[in-house]
Amino acid sequence: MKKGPVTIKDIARELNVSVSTVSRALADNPLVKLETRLAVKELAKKHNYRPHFTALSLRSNKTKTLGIIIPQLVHEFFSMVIRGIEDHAYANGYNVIISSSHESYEREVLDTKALINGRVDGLMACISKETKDYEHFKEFVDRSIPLVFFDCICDEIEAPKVVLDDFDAGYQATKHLIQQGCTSIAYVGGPINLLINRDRLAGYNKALSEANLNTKDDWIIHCDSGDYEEGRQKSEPLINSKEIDGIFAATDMLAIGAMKNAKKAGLKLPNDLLVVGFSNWSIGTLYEPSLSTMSQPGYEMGLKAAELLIKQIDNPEQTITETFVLKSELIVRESSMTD
Amino acid sequence: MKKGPVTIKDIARELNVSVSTVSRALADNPLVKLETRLAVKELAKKHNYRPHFTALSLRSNKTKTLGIIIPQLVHEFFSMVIRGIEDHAYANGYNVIISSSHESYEREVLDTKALINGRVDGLMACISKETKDYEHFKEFVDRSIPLVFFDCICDEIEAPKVVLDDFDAGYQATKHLIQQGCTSIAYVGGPINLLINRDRLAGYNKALSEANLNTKDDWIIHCDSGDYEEGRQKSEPLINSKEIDGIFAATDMLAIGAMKNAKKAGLKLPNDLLVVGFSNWSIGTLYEPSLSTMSQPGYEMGLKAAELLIKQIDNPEQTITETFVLKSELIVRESSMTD
DNA sequence: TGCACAATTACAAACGTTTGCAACTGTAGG
DNA sequence: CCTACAGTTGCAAACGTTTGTAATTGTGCA
Repeated sequence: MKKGPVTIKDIARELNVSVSTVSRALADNPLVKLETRLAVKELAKKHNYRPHFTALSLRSNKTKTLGIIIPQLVHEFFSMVIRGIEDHAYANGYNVIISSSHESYEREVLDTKALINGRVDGLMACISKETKDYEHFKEFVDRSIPLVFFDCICDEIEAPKVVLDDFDAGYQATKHLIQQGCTSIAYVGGPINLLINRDRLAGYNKALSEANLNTKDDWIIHCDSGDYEEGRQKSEPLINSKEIDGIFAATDMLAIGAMKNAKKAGLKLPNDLLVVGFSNWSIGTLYEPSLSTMSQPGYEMGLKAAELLIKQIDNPEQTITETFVLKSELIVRESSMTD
Repeated sequence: MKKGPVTIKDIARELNVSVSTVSRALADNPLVKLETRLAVKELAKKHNYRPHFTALSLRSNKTKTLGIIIPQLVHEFFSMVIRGIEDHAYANGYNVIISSSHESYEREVLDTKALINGRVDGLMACISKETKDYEHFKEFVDRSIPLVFFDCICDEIEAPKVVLDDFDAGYQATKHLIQQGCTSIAYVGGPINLLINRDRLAGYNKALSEANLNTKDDWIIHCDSGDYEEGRQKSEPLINSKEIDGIFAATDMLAIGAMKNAKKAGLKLPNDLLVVGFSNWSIGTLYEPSLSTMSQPGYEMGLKAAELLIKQIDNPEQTITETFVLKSELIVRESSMTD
């Protein structure tokens, strides 16, 4: 009549051996007699024994768990990142726990605090749009808990980073629009406190100046959330002005919001207005016209982040601070095709 | 020169008191002299002391953590469920860890095993489409680890459940199509081993028979994944047959797949074909025509699931097995509007 | 017969906490 | 001056493991 789950002690008592013998037997340690080993293992199987996770990690000071902090769950890019992380983690004997900050700074701080006290062996984080202060991450560095940033990184903290070449992506997207004949190209972007948005904008600017094209302040829009509704609202005056013939949007949702406006304004897509989005969401293939976009290799990013993190965990002495840059690729669909 | 993070012992040593005093002081126990208490707390703050999570949970045999197992991350419904769970959990001092099975039975088993050995105080699970065997969940019951199912439940296991009234939802959706004038209504559903799909189908059948309408075997399609591409492929012959004037789809993505086909076949939407989807994904508002759908109160479901789980954790003696049924509501948009 | 050594097992400490109990101080009352 | 008791504090056990070291066997050989 045990109360809780069966422990190593229960098995020891039942077999009239010591706990250490049981422990060693379960580890297949040749120090213990084969006969004993088999008996222990049989009884363990019979009782469906499973080592107590908490006890194990207290002893070893290892949780074999990686933490992930992302701003959003419902996001095809993050989903792929998570898959990449999980695949590498599982392959190396690690589990993964995911916290979503829901783009809230407060929640992000709460989540990091919840993970810092020995719950994970390391952390991978993508900061939220709201985050402007990084003290909660500094604490990881102070305690020398391995930390890797991906995508939305924080420059001020010394840690390995895995990012997309957002500058190049912005450049490619804009250049594509230029090649398709656009001369007045607007930029509809996300919150400017995020480095990725500054980079995308910089790429846009470079492509324009390279082609000797001008832009106007009114043609550069910064959105806070980057979702459809905001894109629709903020791009309305821009589109109604009929000054532009191309839009590079930093999000597929922003792009679709703009396209919705354009349709409402009576524009023919893609004839009157070419659009390129960002992230390659599946909705881009469903929308009409289907949306040209920049790919985000989320899976590779997750894989790399997990790899860097585990490498850091296994070699605590050497601190790596390399930044890994992945390339984005242009995906051309109807929204930027000229006949 | 400490090595790892600062522990209660470090503080005790530095202050020349015993660990128990430090422990009590931090807990604001009036047994320890106010002066000592303040000194301890000050030093703790100075060193940024945080109690070691693993040690704490080993001692108390509580992790203050709830596990969530869901089949998909990128799913607006699950996202809302998670928010509901998190809100109730945080409010009651619990953390949450999320595992996504990616609709894989194998991964689901792995995830449950990873959570069973004292890592969480309880589990909330939505089974994957692949899952037909429930042994891995039985183990929770055997070890009397609190368990709550939500949405895609498993009938064979005695545990509290939170579900949508899928039968009623299917009934409502179909009845709406009938009221809009449809007489030949097809059903495009998900995998039939999931109870939710059987229920939705049953609701569809009830509405039809109530209205003395017939259906045909060819009009009832079961999809394995329930995603857009599958919906597009499997509904193609159905739509090309031009026999039907209405579709009730068990997923918004299936509905959109069918609508894409219908457009390709030259049908005018919604004039020639009315469509109702399921789940109220945001893409339904973006698509043209916008998609009528059945709501899924994910947030409420999550809230309720967390509530039942925590109630169970706090009262381990009494086993609750109630099933909570939430209602779905019809959301009418362009795709089922007649002029 | 005694001794060394291999084989097998048990003991105990440790990981970082909490907590029941004992122990120590000092003060007041008898 | 002794006792009782409140006020503080420390000791030790416990949670479930692993692991270094000691202890207990039994065997073979001198």
